[in-house]
Amino acid sequence: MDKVTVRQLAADAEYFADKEVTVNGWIRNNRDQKSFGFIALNDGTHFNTIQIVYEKDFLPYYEQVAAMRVGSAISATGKLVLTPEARQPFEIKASEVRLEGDSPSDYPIQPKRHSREFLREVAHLRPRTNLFNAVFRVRSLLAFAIHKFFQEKGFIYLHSPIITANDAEGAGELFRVTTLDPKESPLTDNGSVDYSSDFFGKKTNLTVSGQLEAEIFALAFKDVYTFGPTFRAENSNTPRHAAEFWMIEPEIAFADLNDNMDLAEEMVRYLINYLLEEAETEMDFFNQFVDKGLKERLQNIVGSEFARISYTEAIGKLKKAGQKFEYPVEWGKDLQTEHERCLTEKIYKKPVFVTGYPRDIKAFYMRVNDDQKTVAAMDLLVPVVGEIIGGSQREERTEVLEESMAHFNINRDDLWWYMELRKYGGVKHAGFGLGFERMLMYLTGVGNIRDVIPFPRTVSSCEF
RNA sequence: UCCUCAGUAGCUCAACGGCAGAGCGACCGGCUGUUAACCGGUAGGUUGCAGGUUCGAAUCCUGCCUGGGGAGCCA
Repeated sequence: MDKVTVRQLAADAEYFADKEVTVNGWIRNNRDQKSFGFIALNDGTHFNTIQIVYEKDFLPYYEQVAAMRVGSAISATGKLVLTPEARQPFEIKASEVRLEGDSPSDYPIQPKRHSREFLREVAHLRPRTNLFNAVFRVRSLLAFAIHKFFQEKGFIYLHSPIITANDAEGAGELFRVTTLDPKESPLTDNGSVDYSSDFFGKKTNLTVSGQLEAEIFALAFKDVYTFGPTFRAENSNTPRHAAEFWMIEPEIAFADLNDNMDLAEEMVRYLINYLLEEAETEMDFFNQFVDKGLKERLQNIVGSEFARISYTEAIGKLKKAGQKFEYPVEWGKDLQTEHERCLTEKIYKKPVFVTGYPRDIKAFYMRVNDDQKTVAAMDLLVPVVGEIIGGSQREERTEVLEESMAHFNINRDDLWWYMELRKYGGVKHAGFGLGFERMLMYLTGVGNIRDVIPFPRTVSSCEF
């Protein structure tokens, strides 16, 4: 009696046909009748459950099996029978069913529909549901696909630091990292906290981006990427924001904004293809129960070029769109969510790169265009989710960078090493940040970031 | 942080100033192939918390807490 997984059985049912096998898993549903019953068992290795058929004539302890409850862990042994005419391709005729771990009748995950909100409160049990089984398997596959994509292209994977002392980037509110006692922190003469006696001898925080470090490596390895956790202490209360999320940040040297967009587009297309191939069962499930048009939309994307327009063009198109906006469309102001949705969902109906934003609404490190008013920035906007990628060509000209830093009130002494990158063999380079969870939302159709993170951390919420 | 909606049985909701209900789930029973089965029955409640108005509050008012959605910030 070989221990097998449902994944193994699904991969080669013919081979296992009529052989005795043992599977271990958790009961999703148990229906008994007078002299036989059916257990739907999920062993975690496959989205689908396997049906265990048990009969009174073969099991002296039939009533005990019939009484096994949803959520219980069991071990079932029996002959694998191919059932091509039934809804499931095969099932197990049980010769033995052993209870490994009981589950009382107050088990919260019952065979019925549950709301996402409720399941968030039982995040320790929700991985045992169809939706979260699919989401987290796809999450794992997507992470792998990202590494595969970049590794195949020869990119170096950089572990950028999680704890950092630079807060010069202005990408958001920071989580402080300290070993000082909050009640008895040492103070300086002017009454502020004296960080020189803190663990690192200076003020430190959790990273909001690995970009600046990625630039260092890009100017040594040419093509690099980071993929790690990122922390923002923003008081954001939306379905698209979390305090802890994962980000992918490629950085490429000897490259400009167009190379950057080419890379982003190739990557998105690669990831979609990968999931459509490697997670067919899960993608079908999302398409059927989460977002009806998902697969068609993704397949369209694979087959068509992304739109690429300048910010200035976008403003023009929006003005001519004939749609009433709550916030007026005006050159110089950032695009509002409603504007982005109009572009992706109404005008283009596909992902759109918007480039050349006004300098004042973007970051200091972005390369200033010849018009002096705009920078070589690019955002990739997708329907529903909105911005999933933000990137730019970096300012490689020392004088211009210094001027920008002054303009944005950034202390260049803190970023002395960043300046030296320009001084020693500086070259044009570019990169972008991809929100891993936002990509996951886009690819699964799941509308809330809290449902694609195993244990989400959001404002006033850090359970599990 | 702002705006908005909601909180009633394990879950999803109804009752909207006058006896707290349904569906699903659970439990018990029935059913010879079920597919989140089907049929019959049983149990299950401090109506988020604190105060107020009223003869009477799940229902109206105030505050707080929690959750959803929208906006901003962004990925």
